[in-house]
Amino acid sequence: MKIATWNVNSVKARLPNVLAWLKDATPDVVLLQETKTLDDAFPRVEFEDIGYNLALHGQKTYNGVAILSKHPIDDVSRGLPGDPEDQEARYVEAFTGGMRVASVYVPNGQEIGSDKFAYKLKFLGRLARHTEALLRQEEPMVIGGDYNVAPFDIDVYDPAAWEGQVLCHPDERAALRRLLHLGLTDAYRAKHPTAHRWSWWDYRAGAWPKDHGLRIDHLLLSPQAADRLKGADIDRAPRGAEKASDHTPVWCEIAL
DNA sequence: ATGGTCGCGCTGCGA
Repeated sequence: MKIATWNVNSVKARLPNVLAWLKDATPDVVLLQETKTLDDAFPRVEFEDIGYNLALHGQKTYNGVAILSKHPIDDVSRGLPGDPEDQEARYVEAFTGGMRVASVYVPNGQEIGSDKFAYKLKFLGRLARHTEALLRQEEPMVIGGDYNVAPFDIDVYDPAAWEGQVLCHPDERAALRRLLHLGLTDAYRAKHPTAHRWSWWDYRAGAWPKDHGLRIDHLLLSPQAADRLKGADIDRAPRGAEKASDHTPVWCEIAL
């Protein structure tokens, strides 16, 4: 099972890029974030034509997450438990191909001390509580997505410049670690313990040509998935394409 | 350099 996560920054604007990558990389399951479209307007047929089933949780203009799978998709649930007031489409979960999978788009947080940063920390706390419940099922599981947190300085091109900034702040790193400490494995880091590789490069200031990136997109595995982890990598090629997303796909291979 | 560039959708917001 090859499982990928990709923040596409609008599935409609990115459709040719995403279809080209799927044909090339042939993942079994793809977790998308920032689809930025209502489910009715999602380009379903284009994905179904190349063999993917879909589970969508969309929203107009902002956010939006999706699961694509070459296997039948069952048991879909939309929205992260823990806050009935939360209307943002940032979490979808399902069972497919013998695994539990979830696509998550953690809030960016915008600015330290802002309401949005508080929402980010609360969201990560809710994700940890929900993950705790999921882990009790003792299934192979992948919770993948744009976590908007670079876990350690090794995940940042210039740690000194980013110290204390959003995506690197100690409070959000601690919140991400509380999630990891439940027993999840960061698939890319497990396979590349010392690599300095990024999954996101800002559109601004020539970050991509200068390789000024951060690793903020992660595939987090339950023990039952981690025990079967065969490989993981970041595919940088899509970031260099015409009309690229500011994120690039991260994938892992699990031998079920 | 206190900016830069995208996407959405029509004005500025979110990232």
